Amino acid sequence: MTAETLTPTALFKALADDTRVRVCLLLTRFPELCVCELTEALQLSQPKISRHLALLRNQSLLADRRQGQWIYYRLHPQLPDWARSVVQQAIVGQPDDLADECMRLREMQRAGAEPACP
Amino acid sequence: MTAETLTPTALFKALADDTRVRVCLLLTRFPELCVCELTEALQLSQPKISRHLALLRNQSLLADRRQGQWIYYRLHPQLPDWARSVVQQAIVGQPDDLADECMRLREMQRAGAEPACP
DNA sequence: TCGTTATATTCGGGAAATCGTATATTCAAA
DNA sequence: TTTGAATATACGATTTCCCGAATATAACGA
Repeated sequence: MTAETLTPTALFKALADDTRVRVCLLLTRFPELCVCELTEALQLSQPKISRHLALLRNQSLLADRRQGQWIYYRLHPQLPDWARSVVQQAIVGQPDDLADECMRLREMQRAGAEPACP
Repeated sequence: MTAETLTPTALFKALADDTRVRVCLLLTRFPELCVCELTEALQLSQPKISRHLALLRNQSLLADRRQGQWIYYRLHPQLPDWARSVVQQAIVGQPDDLADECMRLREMQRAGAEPACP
């Protein structure tokens, strides 16, 4: 599915899961994140994260790029404005504000001058 | 569930169905609609509409009021601003713009000087 | 009170989503 | 070329979702 054919219902189905919502919200705060960062930030198993990422990628909510052994995910550059706005509004309603997840990401970046993911 | 505890994931789950999306979008165009109007506008069975309305009401997306034998639904007055904004954005992404549904509603209103639902 | 209209709910089946576990793939470094 | 790290996928089980059909409830009018 291309981003042009994204319907509201399809977007809402893609976001009808707490893991996928948190992934998308984190990607509004951080321009891109690799799978191991998301796994650590959300404290979830790697297959579970990968499966949800695959769904978001297939629905054209996310785009990915490979750099070496790491695969970085970002909000899809061609995501329609109305869809991007929906994700933005969700930040307002997120009660915990992803505080724990953001803290873990900052700690990963501090851990060693050499970042784990380039 | 009260509107205050509505999380983004809960909202997206409530909207992860085409019937429910169309109901909510129609209720941004028309301040309130009764069940028979929604049944006719969306061309769906009455139990199907009622079930989806019950879900939206339980999630505090909609409020209802009884007037005689009719029950009118509207977007919940205490719906948080961010959630109302999500619904508004969905209008932009709706490809058919609910043209057929709106036409059927207008035709219902024309059918007889006495409106079926007061 | 009785029938009719509007709406809600129950029940059971089938489809779809989610998960944990195990395994496959891809790349880089030795 | 082998090994290990990062990521993806396949499989089977469980749960959740959605539906049609039938039935229940509530209000109105005769």
